[in-house]
Amino acid sequence: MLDQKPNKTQDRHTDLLRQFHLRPTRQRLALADLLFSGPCRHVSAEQLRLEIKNKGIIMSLATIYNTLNQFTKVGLLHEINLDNNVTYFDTNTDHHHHFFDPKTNKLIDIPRDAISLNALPDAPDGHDIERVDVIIRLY
Amino acid sequence: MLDQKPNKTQDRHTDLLRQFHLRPTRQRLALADLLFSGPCRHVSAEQLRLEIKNKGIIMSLATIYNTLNQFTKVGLLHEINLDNNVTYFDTNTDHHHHFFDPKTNKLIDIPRDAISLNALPDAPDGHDIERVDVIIRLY
DNA sequence: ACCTTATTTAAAATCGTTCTAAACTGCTTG
DNA sequence: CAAGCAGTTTAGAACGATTTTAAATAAGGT
Repeated sequence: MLDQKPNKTQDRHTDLLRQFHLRPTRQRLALADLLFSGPCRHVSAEQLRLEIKNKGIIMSLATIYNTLNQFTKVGLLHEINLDNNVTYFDTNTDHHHHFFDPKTNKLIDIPRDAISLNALPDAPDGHDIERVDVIIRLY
Repeated sequence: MLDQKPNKTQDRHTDLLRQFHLRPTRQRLALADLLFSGPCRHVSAEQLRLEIKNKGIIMSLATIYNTLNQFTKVGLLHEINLDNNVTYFDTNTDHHHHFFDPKTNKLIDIPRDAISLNALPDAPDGHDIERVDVIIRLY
């Protein structure tokens, strides 16, 4: 009598992965569960490795990296790099900004419209603006 | 009859290093020459290693890293991290912003007052704003 | 069930950077 | 201007994050 009824969240993630032409494997579903079930997150591969391990799931570190990179490529995640040369993955893929606390390496989302960026300089010749990232460093 | 007259630039760098309580060694002067003689730069340790090598100067890579970190600690340089997990050093230590071209990994300075950042959100409880970095990503 | 192909894996490799312990150099003092 | 000490440099090893490899495994269609 264990988990008789269909698991709604897991189904949702299965669909999500299929939408992006990624087979809903055990490993991808486990990561999707950690990443997309709750509120937005900013996590490193290492953090996820620990969470996976603590849940008793066996998964190679290479798979964690591969999967995060695949998720990023299809647009399910965004990469952020800070001053410790570790890649963080942001589950919030909307255009938005961040507070950054260098002491804890923690990021806090800032909604896009909480910062007014009206007068931007023109992009250099031959270029266009792809995106504007504002990082407010705290102390 | 080679370099008979005192080298003004080198003297300036010697003084600069002494001001920051760094002995003006051959290696530090060579790097100061590459970094502080011309216009502002954004360089990685690897780029400097090549420039040093091309000038025929013998210098250990460890020294390049050590020196860049020392220069950063005393405030002669600022570190910047982008999405390739390589540390860049910016000779412009004023508060300013950047264009970033991900194709070439090149940065272009934007003067601080070229971007208006009036309405910033309040820092989270227990924190203050140290600095605001704006990175305009190009394509 | 079978087959094909995508995916996962452990292990090795790579890359940027830091550490180590020994050699060396700049500076001060006698 | 020689001696000595602290600060600096060095080669090489070590490190941490990430990617690659080639072989094993698992998904999904037939």
